[in-house]
Amino acid sequence: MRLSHAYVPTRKEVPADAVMPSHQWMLRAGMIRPLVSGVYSYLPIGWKVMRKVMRIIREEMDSIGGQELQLPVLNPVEIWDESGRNTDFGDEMFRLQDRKGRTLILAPTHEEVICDLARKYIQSYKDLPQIWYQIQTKFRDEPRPRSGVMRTRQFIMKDSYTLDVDDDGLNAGYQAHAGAYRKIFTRCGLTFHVVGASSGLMGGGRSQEFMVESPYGEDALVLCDHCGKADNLEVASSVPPAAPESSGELVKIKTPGQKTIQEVSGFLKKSPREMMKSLVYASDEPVMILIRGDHEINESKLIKLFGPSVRPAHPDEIIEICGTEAGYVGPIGLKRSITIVADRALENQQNLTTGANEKDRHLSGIDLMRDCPEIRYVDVRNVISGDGCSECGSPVRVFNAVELGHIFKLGTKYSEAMKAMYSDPDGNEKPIFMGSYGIGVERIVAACIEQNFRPERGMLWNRGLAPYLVHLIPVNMDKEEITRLADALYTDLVSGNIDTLLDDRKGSAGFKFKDADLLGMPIHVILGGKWIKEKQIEIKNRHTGEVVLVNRDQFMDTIEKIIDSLS
RNA sequence: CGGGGCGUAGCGCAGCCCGGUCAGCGCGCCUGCUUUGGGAGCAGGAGGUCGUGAGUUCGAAUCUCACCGCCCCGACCA
Repeated sequence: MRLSHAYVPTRKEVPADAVMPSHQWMLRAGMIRPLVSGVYSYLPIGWKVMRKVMRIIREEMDSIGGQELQLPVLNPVEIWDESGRNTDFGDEMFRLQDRKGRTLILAPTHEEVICDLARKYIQSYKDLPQIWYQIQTKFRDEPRPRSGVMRTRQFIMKDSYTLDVDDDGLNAGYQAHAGAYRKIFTRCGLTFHVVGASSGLMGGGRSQEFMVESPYGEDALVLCDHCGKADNLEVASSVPPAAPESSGELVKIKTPGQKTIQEVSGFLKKSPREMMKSLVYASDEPVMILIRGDHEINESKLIKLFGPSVRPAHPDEIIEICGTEAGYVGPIGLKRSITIVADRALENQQNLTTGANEKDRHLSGIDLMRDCPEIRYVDVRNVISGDGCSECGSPVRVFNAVELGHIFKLGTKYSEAMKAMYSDPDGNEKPIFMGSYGIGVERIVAACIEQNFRPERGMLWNRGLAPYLVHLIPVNMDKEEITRLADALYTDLVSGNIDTLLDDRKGSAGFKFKDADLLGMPIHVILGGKWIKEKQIEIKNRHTGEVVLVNRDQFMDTIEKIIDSLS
């Protein structure tokens, strides 16, 4: 591509609305432009990178026997009613009416369409297994789009679906995808983690996420650097830390106006870990949850224990049960007896302080085993950094991460709901076993930038994703010997099938260098004084920083060698 | 949906508190000349319903109200 005729609107200034580095760089490099909140146009450079990502995905999906197809974005709402997900997705689904008043939806994902195809065209075990995939635009009316291209309302996703006769088949398809995903993310040059996850809205059994570490990530991961065990914080558990040895007498103390853990611990000059949070929740029955003062409750675990309708109790419910307002409640001296569960980290804990169920009073010296012998110990809290790994006991690390891919064993959830059945060799009708496997394409692009940008300068693409491998920079466009050389090298590179960008614009050297750094191609070729004086071409490998000077006749060989050396 | 911030030229911003030469700056853009190894110099020039609508006022970018949009935190979520 010749830059003089290209639409690559680079900017010197940092865009005001962009916070995340990848978002800033993508805007500055002219890869994307926003249209409305959570919707972007992909400009030529940005789209080129997207296509490179999609190419890698296609190659790896094809290599495990995936067949690409293209599915409708516009779906009749009826199939979503069949699966129950019209309700589950709720406001997150874009809905519209056609001219006859029929409700259609913009597909947020495609399990329903796949299931519909399967039930119509898969009849026998002989038709299975199948791996179908698609790379398409999907729509979700996110309550809050954010972080540039990381969370949008319109996005491109690779989704694949496995259809199998049984659980063994499903496992095989799942493992094949796990392998393909590792290859995909590796080829994209990413450092990533594979973690156990919660399947959420997708339903079904176990799932795994492919995550990249990022302070802007919306998920938290728990990783054990020693044994490698990695889980999403939603499902992670840990070995409770050892309880300190200090018993005490049960004493009621005055704590006027002190309600939060922070306030009470400050007031009593105790550390939050000597405190106990007493929280009242309600599902069918009210329940009190006890956790250590410095711990946080994990809603996913709560839901697992008490069902999806579990919620924090309302203030009047708390008063009815405890006799006082939140902030002074505790397990001892309740007005009405309710189920109490305590987090495992509190097992054998002594000398704890929590509310006394009396306004402006707390109770200290609590020994749960002594004072509340009937309570059950469960895992309801978030793991925190330093907890013991549930596998090997080494301290774990908790950090933020972005989800790039998620693989699910759906089982028969959709096939049973939508009657996608096949006949087995004995003529029995059985539900198809499904798996679903997604990858966010623009998230890969953003994650690569996050992991590889050079502060103050710009991006640096690896071989797999670089929109162009070589960036030709003729420094002086006034000198005919330079322009002639630039044209010749450009022709050589392009006819050698090497993606090349030629900066044939009039402009100062500094201007071109800054733009080239911003755009981040792995190889820069500089044509300037060294050619005029010594007939030398300057080639820079931006990954190693190495600069070589070559003659015209060594040029292509050198370029090809450098390309081969790129990862 | 709760909390916060912002909306003035293509981009980044000042002006707003204290209404009245406040329609301004830098970058970019156009023309010409000079430049060309790290976002060049000089000279000239184009470009804005000050988010929208009502209101207060002799007079509103500036004060009031409503609405819209964008961003951030939270809730929620692949």
